[in-house]
Amino acid sequence: MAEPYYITTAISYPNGRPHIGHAYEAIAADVIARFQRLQGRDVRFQTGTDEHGLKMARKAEEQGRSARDLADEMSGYFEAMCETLNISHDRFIRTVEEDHHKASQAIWQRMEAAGDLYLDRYEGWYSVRDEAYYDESELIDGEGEEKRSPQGTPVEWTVEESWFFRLSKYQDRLLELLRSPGFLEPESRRNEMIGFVEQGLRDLSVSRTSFDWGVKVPGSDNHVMYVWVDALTNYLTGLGFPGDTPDMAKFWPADLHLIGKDIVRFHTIYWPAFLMSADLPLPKQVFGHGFLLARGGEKMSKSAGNVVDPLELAETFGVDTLRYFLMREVAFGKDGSYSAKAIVERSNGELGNAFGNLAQRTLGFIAKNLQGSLPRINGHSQPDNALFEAVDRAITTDIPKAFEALELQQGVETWLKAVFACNAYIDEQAPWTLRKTDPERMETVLATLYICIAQLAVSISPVIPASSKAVLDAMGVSDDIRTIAGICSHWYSPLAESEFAIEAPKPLFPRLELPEEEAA
RNA sequence: CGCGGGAUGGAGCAGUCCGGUAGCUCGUCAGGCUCAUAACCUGAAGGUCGUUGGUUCAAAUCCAACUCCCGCAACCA
Repeated sequence: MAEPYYITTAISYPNGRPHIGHAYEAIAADVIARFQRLQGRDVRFQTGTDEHGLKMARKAEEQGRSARDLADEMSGYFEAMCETLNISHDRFIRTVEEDHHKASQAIWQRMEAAGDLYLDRYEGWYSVRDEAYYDESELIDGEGEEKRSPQGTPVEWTVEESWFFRLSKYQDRLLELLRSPGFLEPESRRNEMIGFVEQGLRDLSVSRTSFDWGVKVPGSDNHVMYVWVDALTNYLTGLGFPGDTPDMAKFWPADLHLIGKDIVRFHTIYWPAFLMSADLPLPKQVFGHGFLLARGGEKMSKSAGNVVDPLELAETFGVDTLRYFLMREVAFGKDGSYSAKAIVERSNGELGNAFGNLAQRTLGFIAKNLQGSLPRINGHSQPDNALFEAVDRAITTDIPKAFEALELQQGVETWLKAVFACNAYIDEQAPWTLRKTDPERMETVLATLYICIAQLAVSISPVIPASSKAVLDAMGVSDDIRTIAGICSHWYSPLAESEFAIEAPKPLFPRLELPEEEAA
């Protein structure tokens, strides 16, 4: 039985169009999901949109239409982004969906049954933008007499009846959880959260009466749930909760919630506490990735004019190029930066010159000099075996180890080293010389490269799925051996003896030019 | 004492948790090759790892203090 693996992204709040950060998270999660499938795991991958809350309600009101109508439109952009970026999710969940409301109400009822919910009045400074209440002591001075939230957003004195969750009750268990290695990565986030809990936890207001765009609280029809109660529950909804479904049994608890560093608190304190209360198993790991900054470390912002639409980037440079760049350039877990120049350089240098050109020169040589029939192996010599060993170590040991540890950048770097090794090998063996002096040896060299290229293509397929598929299709490598185990099996000789003939290939990653407005 | 991130050869970054010849990509220089996407390969130059002090046989890595830069104006992951 294949080992199950459940990975989720955070669900996006669609009060704006998707930006590069959403694309980054979706791509990273997709790379991990595809990697796990390659390892032979049975993967479940969920992403989606979180559509409730006051901000969405207000925005819809401003535009003179229903919240649902706005949500439908905005969520569509996110779903389209996933489509464009070749994200392989099993479900795109929307919190407006019927089954999600049921799941949220079910977890609510379980928390209530545990005695962790109580009705009280809430008075305090509320920030609509942050969707959070702040203590008087947390406020900072704004202009004039005005008070502002620690984030600098406007706050209003608000009094409302609210349900509360006994977060304080779980303080000790949460501390224990946060201190257990591996639950929250990277470590820098862990210390922040431990510090937060150590300061003492207050009970959490978990319902609102001031608007109705949300999930109704069971038995209190004038209340809707605090968006985070509803949003976090999406991870269960997608598995059929509260039903006793095969997916729940198989995939819960989740192996990994991949989220941005700004929402670590919700995922490593609130969410585990809700689950403890509802007596459900806790996710195995939460990973808070970093943010993408415009070149120079500036945060992207409309006012600075450096906001980038991920779909535009994908269109300009290609989906696989964008995916590769993001995984290769940024240390996963840290902030990173991007620029058109950096994307072009990575693509041309590593995808084009190193890997694409390796495939091109090898496959083109076979097409031209062997009329496309695959070269025969006439006994391997030491350099062949050395290359096989190097590539094998990379794809079966080093790369999986890095990806498993979510060291995506190192994984890709290791792959690139193996590509370099192939280019060094072809230069040393010089099949263009062997063509005249030792045709048999030439065939062996080409066959060695053929096998290595296929292995490298499979290995990097989580990052550049479409391009990998294109090479493997061109090489006649059948779908069923496009896993690590499969591509390490003895598939070459049968293929070489079959009718298959390779055609002169087209460049995989055509050379990119820097867009003119970026050239300066 | 608001919070957080950062400072490593020309550029961009790993490495810092678990001290022990400082690594990668690009760029530069010199060779080689000519199958290939003006691509590929080899070699070289280039860093007292922000500063000062401490711990240690040994510090980019641990400790203390300091300096400078950047984000916390929601399009927010």
